[in-house]
Formats: sequence, C-alpha cells, structure tokens
Amino acid sequence: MSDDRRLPPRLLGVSAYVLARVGRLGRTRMADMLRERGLTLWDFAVLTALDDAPPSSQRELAAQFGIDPSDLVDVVGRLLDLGLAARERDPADRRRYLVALTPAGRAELDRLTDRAAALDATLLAPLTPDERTVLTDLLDRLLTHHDPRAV
Amino acid sequence: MSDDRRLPPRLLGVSAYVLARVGRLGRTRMADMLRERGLTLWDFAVLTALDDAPPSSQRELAAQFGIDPSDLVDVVGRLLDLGLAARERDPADRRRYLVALTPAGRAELDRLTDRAAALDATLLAPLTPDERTVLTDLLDRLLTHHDPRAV
DNA sequence: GTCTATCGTAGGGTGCGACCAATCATTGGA
DNA sequence: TCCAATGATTGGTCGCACCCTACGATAGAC
Repeated sequence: MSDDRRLPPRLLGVSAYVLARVGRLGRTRMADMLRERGLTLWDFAVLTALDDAPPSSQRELAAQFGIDPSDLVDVVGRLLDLGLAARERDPADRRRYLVALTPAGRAELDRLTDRAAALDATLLAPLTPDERTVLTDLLDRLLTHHDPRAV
Repeated sequence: MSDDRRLPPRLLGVSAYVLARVGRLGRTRMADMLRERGLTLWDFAVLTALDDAPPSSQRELAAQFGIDPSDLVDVVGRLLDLGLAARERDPADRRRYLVALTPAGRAELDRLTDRAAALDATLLAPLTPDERTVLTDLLDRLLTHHDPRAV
C-alpha cells in the first residue's frame, strides 16, 4: 500500500501551490477551533480589529479586510447575538454604526488567542523556534506587500 | 480615507491565519492562471502526478492527494476531454484504469510549469532569492510533516 | 428644499472543495 | 460457484468565499 506516496516534485516546486496547500492546513484548523465556539474566521478577524482600534463605521471595517459590506452584516450580527460586541449609531452621522467589543467579547478574544497560539504550536511543530520566527516574518512581508484585497 | 489600514497585530500574530491568508493569495493566482487554459488546481496537480509516476489506478491517484475518488472522476474526465491524458483498463485487473499523459499533456504541463514559475516570481517578489529558498524549504517541511489528508 | 451620495441591510447567485450513499462491473477467496 | 471486497462512477448535499443589485434612512451640497 503506497498510501505514503509523496507529492510530485514538479508540484512541490510551485510555491504558489505549496503555499495554497499549507494555507489550507492553517485555515481548516483555525476554522475547526473557532467553530467549536460558534465563530467563523471572519468573526475572529473582526474581533481582533475591534480590539485593535474601534472602526468609525462598518464600511471601514469591511474595507480593512477587503470584504463586501453586505457580507459583514452577518458577521457583526453574529457577534451582537453572542454578546461579544455592541454598537450604537454614530451621533455625528446617524447612518453609521459604532461597533465595539463588550467585556465578554474581550474575554472571548483572549481565550481564542490562547487557543490559536496552541494551534500554531502544533502546526509549526516541525520547525525550530528560530525557523518559526523566520517563517512568520517572511509571510508577514508577503501579506503586507500584496495586501489589500488585491486578490 | 484610511483604506491602507493595517491588519490588527493580534491577527498577524496568528501564524495559522497569516498562512491561510497568504495561501489564498497563491491559490487565487494559480487558479486564475489555470482557468485561462480551462484547468483547475486539481487538474494541474494530477498532471504533475501523471508525469512523475504513472498511477496503478485512479484510486491510488486520489489517495495521493487525499481527495475523494468520486471527485477525481471529473478531473480525469476533463483531462481526457482536453486530450491531455489517456487511459486504458488494466489488463491485469479490469476494474482499474491506467491513466497516462499524452504528448500534448506533457507539452501543456511544460507550459503550465513555466507560467507557474513566472507567477511565483511575482508572488515572492518582496523576498530575496535566499529568502525564497528558505520559505519553500520551510513550507515543504510543514507540508511533509502534516501531509497525508490529515486536514 | 431638493438632489445626490453614503451607510447598513436584505436577497440572490456563483463556484469550488469536501463529503456521502448507492450502483455496476470485476476480482479474489471461501 | 458463490460472496465479500474493490474500482469507477453517478448524483446529491453542505459550507464558504465572493460578488452584485436594490432599498430605506440619513447626510451634505446646492
């Protein structure tokens, strides 16, 4: 049984492919971890954004991640339902919503961050600490360079 | 207009997330490139596998990539339709199909490999040649370690 | 005060990847 | 010779990312 057949060298030579494949590993694990708590990847991203800096509108929040504002509606709605976020109309512009973390949201974010760190540890297990640092540095630079929603 | 808002540091600290995000970059670009030629990511992967070593059955091929055999049917079917692959029943076991690249398939694979290399160049543009080597090495090791279909 | 633009929202459509059950031909062993 | 297992296939579901349109409420410019 050759179940341990290696991937073709020619395939492994394509960085975009390997990146996509390893990326799916990370995505799946993160998604699984979050699903246990009733959250999606976008939910987590938005939580960190709310913690980082309160957005002046949902539209700005959507732009930050390059997602469609109409898709953000569900994300924010879920966070509100779970009591992790709260919002009020901007008094200065009543079209906008000011969204912010609740104490429960901040606590949940802390928990999620811890679990994410544990997840990273298993994901990057085959690498030495130094190598992990190098990897995250390289990935951050790639992300920053290609950043916005530039597909 | 703060369209250039950075992603939250807490989010960038999660390797699994960054990996997923950068991975999507690679995936999208590869998929776009392949779509121009009527192919999917799996099609490309299978082409490289056929070139690397002829599988003894479609099931083995599916196992190599950890995908469902029923999903491989469409992939193989498309390659057959495009004349990139051919197959015949295994005389030793007529339940199995022996799939192989056609000359056209090999030529197409060469073309695709070239385009993939060009794509990699733009994707990894912000990195030095040495850094690119390091990155692919680290990614390969991650993939090898977690490999099978271990999600 | 009217007109245009913006914000949040509802609703719908697409494509892809993963997954599952059932079917038919074929095989190898009991 | 019959039976259980295997290979390829069909057909269907689910979830997710992405994208677009339309609409009511509000704001700002004129």
